[in-house]
Amino acid sequence: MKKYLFIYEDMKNRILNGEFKSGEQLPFEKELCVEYETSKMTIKKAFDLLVEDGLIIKKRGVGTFIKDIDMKEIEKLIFAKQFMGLTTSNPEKKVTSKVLHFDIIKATPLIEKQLNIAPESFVYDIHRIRYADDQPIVVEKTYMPIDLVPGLTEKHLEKSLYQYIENELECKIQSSHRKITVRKADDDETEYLDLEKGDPVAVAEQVAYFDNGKAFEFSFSVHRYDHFSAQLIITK
Amino acid sequence: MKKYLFIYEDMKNRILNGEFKSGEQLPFEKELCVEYETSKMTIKKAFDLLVEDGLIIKKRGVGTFIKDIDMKEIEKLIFAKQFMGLTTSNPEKKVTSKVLHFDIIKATPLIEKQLNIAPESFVYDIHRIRYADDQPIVVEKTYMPIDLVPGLTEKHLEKSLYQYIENELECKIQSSHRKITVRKADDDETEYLDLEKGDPVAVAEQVAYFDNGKAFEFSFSVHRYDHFSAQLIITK
DNA sequence: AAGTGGTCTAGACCACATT
DNA sequence: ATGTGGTCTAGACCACTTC
Repeated sequence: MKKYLFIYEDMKNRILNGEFKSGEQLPFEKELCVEYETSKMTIKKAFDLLVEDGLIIKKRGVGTFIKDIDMKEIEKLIFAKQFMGLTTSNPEKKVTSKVLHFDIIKATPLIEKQLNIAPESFVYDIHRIRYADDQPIVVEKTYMPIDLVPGLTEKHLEKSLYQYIENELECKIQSSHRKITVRKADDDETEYLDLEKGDPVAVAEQVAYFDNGKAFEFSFSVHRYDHFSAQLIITK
Repeated sequence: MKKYLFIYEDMKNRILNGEFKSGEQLPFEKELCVEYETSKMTIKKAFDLLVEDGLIIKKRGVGTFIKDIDMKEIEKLIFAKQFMGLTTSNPEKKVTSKVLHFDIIKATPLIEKQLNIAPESFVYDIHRIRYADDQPIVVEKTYMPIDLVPGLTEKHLEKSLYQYIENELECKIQSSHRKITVRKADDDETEYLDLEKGDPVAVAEQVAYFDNGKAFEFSFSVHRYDHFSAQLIITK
């Protein structure tokens, strides 16, 4: 285990368990160097992660303090941060999929641009409805270059696409770029998501990247408005 | 100027100016140590910022590469990242506000909880419509403890709240926690935002913090659905 | 003046990928 | 075996706040 991650996890637990309370001052970095038998840089690295989580505040020339916030809220945020796929946003529910179609097509100009591939390359064209506890939550359109995700079958789509990619293909997903917008559901979406005409939907447009920098997925996820929320912490 | 920030800005410009192209390999960290006359840690720190921006990809044991993406898209994202207030999401438009009401009330239990203040503390209760080029874009309800933001008047609200806080009060905003949801507009919102009955809105619920860790603002921003988008880069 | 966190160094060793 | 980026150190100096 990396030292700075150990210190990060340890301090996080100490804070969440109430050893340090809201608004309280933490021991100085120098003291913690002794306690954890490490150097200043390593403590700093661990603490910077806690700042990103929104747990603590650092003030140069003064010290480090627990953020003045309800710890239960923070726990939720930290939990939510760990996941990338939309599958996982309802962790305790049973997630299933229904494949509407699964074809190979030539990339349209938009798909070409988003995936940065040659004109008219072949891509998977996937259209799925995803259910949580048998209730429709999201309709997804996904496009992926066939050569980056070989061997894909309808069976994989009924479970988790990301699981196939990470476990069976052993590809590493490094990042994704997401844009969230809002509009009215079209007729198909209204039917698939069991909505009323004119009901709102949240649309997440996403391009996801492997750790070699290649874009492997371009997707639109159309969410039922009553089952969508996105949380983010913005740090200056 | 801090060295790692200089290197970060310099490399960013070199990339955006096309000195290095999509998918291309960057010089090794070791080489750049010589070029910038610095140590490995400093180069690493600068490069980590570029990774966060979604500009480059690092592969241990291999090297560092420009992300396979359209640079114009990236430029937009980097630009968008710099702002916190919702005022600034339409940078080139004329932003104005109409104050619907501006009172001081006792905090409700929800406000107490979000701002982490004593029961029945006094808070500003602000309700504004914000316009971009005279078109209504967002209705905002804002609650702020009166003692954290003293001297606020209706004039400040017609311009930018954040500007008053940062420039006149000289308080530093460190972070904000945001949650985005979607629903149908209620009757008031329909009127204020010039919508049709049942039209969707995007709601951003936000708690913002000063650099001393205190929550100074709890707000709901209700956006017209056709003028809302949120962009984010998620990194593993 | 004293003490905090922030930056930076020069170099050691580790984990990982390629040859 | 070689070379990459990742972690870690021990200590220097800087920027900032408080006394």
